[in-house]
Amino acid sequence: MSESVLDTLNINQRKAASTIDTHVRIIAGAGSGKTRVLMARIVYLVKEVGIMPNRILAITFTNKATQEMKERLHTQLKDEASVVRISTIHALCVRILREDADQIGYPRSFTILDSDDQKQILRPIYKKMDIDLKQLSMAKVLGYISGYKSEHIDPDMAIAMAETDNSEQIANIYKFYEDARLEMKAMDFDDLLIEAHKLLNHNVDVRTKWQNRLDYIHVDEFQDVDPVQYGIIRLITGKHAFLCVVGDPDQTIYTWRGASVDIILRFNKDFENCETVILDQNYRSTKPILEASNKVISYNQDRIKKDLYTQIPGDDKILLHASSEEGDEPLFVAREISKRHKNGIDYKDIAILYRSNYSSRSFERVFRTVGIPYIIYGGIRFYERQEIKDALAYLKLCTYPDENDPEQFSLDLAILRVINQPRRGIGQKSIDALREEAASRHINLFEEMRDPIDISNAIKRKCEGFVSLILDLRSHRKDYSLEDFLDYVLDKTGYLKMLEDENETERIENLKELKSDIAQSLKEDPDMTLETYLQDVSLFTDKTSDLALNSVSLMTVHAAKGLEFDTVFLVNFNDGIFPSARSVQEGGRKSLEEERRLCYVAMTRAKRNLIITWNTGYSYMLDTYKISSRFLMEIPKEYTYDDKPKPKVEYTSNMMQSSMSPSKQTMKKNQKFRKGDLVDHSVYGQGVVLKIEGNVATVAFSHKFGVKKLNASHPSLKKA
DNA sequence: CGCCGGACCGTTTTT
DNA sequence: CGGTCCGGCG
Repeated sequence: MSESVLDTLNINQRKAASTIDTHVRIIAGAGSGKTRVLMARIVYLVKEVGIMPNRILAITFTNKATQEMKERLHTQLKDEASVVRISTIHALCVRILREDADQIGYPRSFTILDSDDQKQILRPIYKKMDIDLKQLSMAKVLGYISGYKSEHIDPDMAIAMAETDNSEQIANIYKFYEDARLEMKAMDFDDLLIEAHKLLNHNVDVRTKWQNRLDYIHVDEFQDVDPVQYGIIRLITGKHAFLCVVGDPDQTIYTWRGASVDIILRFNKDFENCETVILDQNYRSTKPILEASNKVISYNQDRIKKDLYTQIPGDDKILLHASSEEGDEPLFVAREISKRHKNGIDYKDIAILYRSNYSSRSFERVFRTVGIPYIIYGGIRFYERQEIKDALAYLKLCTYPDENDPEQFSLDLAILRVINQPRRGIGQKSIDALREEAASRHINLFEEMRDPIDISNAIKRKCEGFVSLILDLRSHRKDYSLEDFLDYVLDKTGYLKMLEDENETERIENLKELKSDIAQSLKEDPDMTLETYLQDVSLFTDKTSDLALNSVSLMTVHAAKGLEFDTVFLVNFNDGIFPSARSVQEGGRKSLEEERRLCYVAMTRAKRNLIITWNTGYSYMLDTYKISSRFLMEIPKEYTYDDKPKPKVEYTSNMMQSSMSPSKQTMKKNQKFRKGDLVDHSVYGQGVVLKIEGNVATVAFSHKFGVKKLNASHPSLKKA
């Protein structure tokens, strides 16, 4: 018998990879080699079973995972690898819809709305209903809308269900949003799933077509699948394909957006013909890291017990470090990185993980000044950058209309983006007026601008200028190759000049990057047109041109899912940040357990070295001094060490100033007040801080007492 | 209309 | 602290 890809697998892994006559559920603990198994399975199917690669589908969780799987598969399957269908569930839905969206009333070239577009749609209704943005942010409303959609609540139901004025208002905004969206024949991210599901569910031909295309379907990160996604997966699996799902209930970190662990737990009920394989040997981490992680996750009550084991040698304990100031934490991390780099660790094998995106800032700044190369994942991604979206909007205005979408209302979004970018003297006021008039005439904005009626002459002239600019661009499109046309557009519109005048070199660089991306895409798919290129870019927010082969990676724990690094710094490990204050307050045990799973994911990313840091500086948002995460106490001391002895930071439930040790309170007190603060004194009553000099606070009290100089750290003085 | 300065506000996580 | 938004002014 010749060599098999299965030879390198352990018994359970082999069973998981080679069971191909039933459905398979793989419960795969962190670092148990699930990606390897998935890969081996696909290679096995193609090479040793003779399945056509295009009849295999693998659904991944992120674009990054897609990319990585494609690359890894390519090393083993060469050209056949590119035929295997690998994509995120969203991208799969787009494929399904691009073929047959006309069956459910959309043009096949329908527009995908990103959050900027969604906010543009909301603007008029905010104006009309006179809603204060501060009172009700658009992000919040969009969150509600997304929630309604995933629960199959349509706007009328939402209105009928509303019990408070507030929820009625949101429901009305929802209705407006849906009307506007449908007029544009566009879909947001939620719609992609919902509409694809609808299409597959109601249209037998489409469903059968997809079922006939696929023999083996794989779903990675199955613990984070939500009911709509599951519905889609079931529909395309149909009667004859085999489904193989891989997941780890302990790594469920997306219940906040509808993921349900029950789906993986009940899988064998839905698919009776199912084999379950458990992978519990960890091949990633050393013992201290793995045992500590096991211990932390064991605090979750809502869980099926599962302990991973490892045979990897190495006994470096987890390094803990508390900084007293927020700014010291990145400095400590930078020093540690330099030290480790000198000892032979590549930058690319080091990751900085944090709970929320904003944490990246301070690290970024320090790394830049110290000269540590880094790359930030998430945050503002390539296609989400202003300049990129502006450029794409201009290009969108040059596309040929789809015959199924004669009104082209979706062009409005592009116009709104760039109409005054660079400045053309058409400000928000004029825009609102134009939008209103266009809406009442039921024409799109471009048509409106060609022939405005009840609009001042000055604005009419400016509109004319914009319209003729666009018409000029359109007429020259045929004179250039796609990538050169971008240059022409950036030049003609004055966009490039604007950036040059503002000295925005980085943005200009990004636009060059966009040009090379267009060229690259064209090389990969010579049939690509401007139309097809623009259609799906909003799906691929993170461009995966990782020139960053030798950089430290900075990312959220969510983004780190599925990845591993030799050395992991888990930073800003403060209570209120990780776990986030919100989940502690409002979520009860369930969301605290999700935070703990998140912590488990973070810890298990590390192969050999795990460093956990936090700081006890002042937090402007929590309005108090920070303390270490409550999860820190769940890590047994035998697996950790401090780099130098520190006063112990204790966790108490209310996290308030009073919970700190007295010595610490005194030490920090003088920093507690700032100029302008409102204070309360036990004798003088209320006052305002005029000045802080060291430990002396100059405070103005009411008439009776006047201005006093006080010991700022004296307990009689408190913040009001 | 657009610019600037000051007030104010706030931070989960992703496709 | 840093980013955003609003309101006054040119």
